[in-house]
Amino acid sequence: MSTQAPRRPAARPHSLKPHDPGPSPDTRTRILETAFQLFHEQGYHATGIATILREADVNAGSLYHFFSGKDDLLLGVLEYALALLRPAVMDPAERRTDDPIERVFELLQQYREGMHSWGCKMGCPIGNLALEVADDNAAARALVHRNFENWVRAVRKWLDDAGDRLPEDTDRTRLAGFVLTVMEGAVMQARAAGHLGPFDDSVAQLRAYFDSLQKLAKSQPKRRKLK
Amino acid sequence: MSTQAPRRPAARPHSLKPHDPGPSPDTRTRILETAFQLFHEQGYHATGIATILREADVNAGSLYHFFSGKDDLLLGVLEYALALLRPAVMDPAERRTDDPIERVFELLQQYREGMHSWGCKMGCPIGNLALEVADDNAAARALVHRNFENWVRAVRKWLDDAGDRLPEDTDRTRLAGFVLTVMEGAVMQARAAGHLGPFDDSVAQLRAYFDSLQKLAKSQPKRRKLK
DNA sequence: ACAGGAGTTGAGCGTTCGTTCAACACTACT
DNA sequence: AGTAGTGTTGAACGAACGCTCAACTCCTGT
Repeated sequence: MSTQAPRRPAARPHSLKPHDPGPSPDTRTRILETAFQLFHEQGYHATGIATILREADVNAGSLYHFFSGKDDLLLGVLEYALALLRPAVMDPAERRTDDPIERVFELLQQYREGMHSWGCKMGCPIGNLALEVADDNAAARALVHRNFENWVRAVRKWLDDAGDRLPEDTDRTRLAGFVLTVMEGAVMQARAAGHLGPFDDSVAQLRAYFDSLQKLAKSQPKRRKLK
Repeated sequence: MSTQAPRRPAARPHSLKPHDPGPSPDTRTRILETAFQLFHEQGYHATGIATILREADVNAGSLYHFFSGKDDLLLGVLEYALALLRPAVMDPAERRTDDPIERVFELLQQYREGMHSWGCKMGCPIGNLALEVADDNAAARALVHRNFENWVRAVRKWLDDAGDRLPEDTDRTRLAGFVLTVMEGAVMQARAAGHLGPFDDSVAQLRAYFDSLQKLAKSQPKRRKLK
């Protein structure tokens, strides 16, 4: 997954200051980018602070100037991921097609390409942290949850756009959650297998499920809105 | 809890004993049980050797007598889990019902109960390790894969038993893999959410998919049994 | 009786971990 | 020039890490 460096004014959720420090090669952002990537590649516990410092070309004191500790850095990374979700994940999928249902599968295709280009190591960065960190860090768990919520919300929006192509009584939020379920489970299996076969298989099953739903929607007597 | 002696390749002839040693499991098994549990609770990297030694009431030298290092212990744990899969996971699900398709959902129900009793922390022990360790440890990745394979094989057997209740052209291995996908993804989301809602939702979606398959099977012209 | 192997003991090794801190650099505003 | 605030430097710390090993107990075969 290409991490396009956002040289933007860097919205800072941590210490909200009255006036911004200005747009520059931001140390804090560089730390977040590096930590995000390393957590994704190696996991949270397996990544040492020293590695982050070396890769980001930053001294220890600078890191601890912005973050109170490794736990706090993790929270920063999860907030960073939250901000990145729309521009780096959802927008590209939307650019690929206008068909709302196809957007779901283009999104999955995007994850597939990400896995492929990394040789089937590294899955979803959030999913990895979800399983590693959710246990003992309540704040991190909550942020992982918010990442998932935003993901699901974006997919549900697409499902809403599909209108009557899905059965009227479809719970689109739950269906969107199911898409996330399938994506995460598929990525996990592909990593374990070392190839994309299980991923493709799972996506094909999800496609079959969507087909059955669309078929069902067609066969249903179309009810007019009676507002 | 019934404890079965795990068999490693290169089994020593000494292991064939006429009378069993004592009241508690042997040291090696005690280490494996403890490590398995701790890896499940805290993750691999977050679990220190010292903790395993304390919990298992074992000295460092004993651990390194049986395992060449932490990595090797992980392999032992994954083999231990492999041996435990049938008696501790699949057999109980089979005991719950004779209906082959319901067995799939009883299996999921079993995982649900496991999560519930642990307060939604801790998901699938194998899935956790899959995401944490798959990157850099090829042998561990292969063993995780074998665990998944066995899981899928058992579920596929049930799907085979379902006979013509599923469409004739159903790829039952891939469908069984999809069940694993959904289970792992559902567990992950439940952990992130902190409650079982997402798990139940995903299982309900999977149920709907199975219903659509069974409906499709019924509508298909019945095929004459060969052989 | 005795040799030898399997298994155990636990102090302690070197390394790496996350973290600290006093000193310093660079503005921006007085 | 002085001062305060923000950010940077990097050596050093104690704790925890994975791991070693010489000495030991216990059991078994001869």
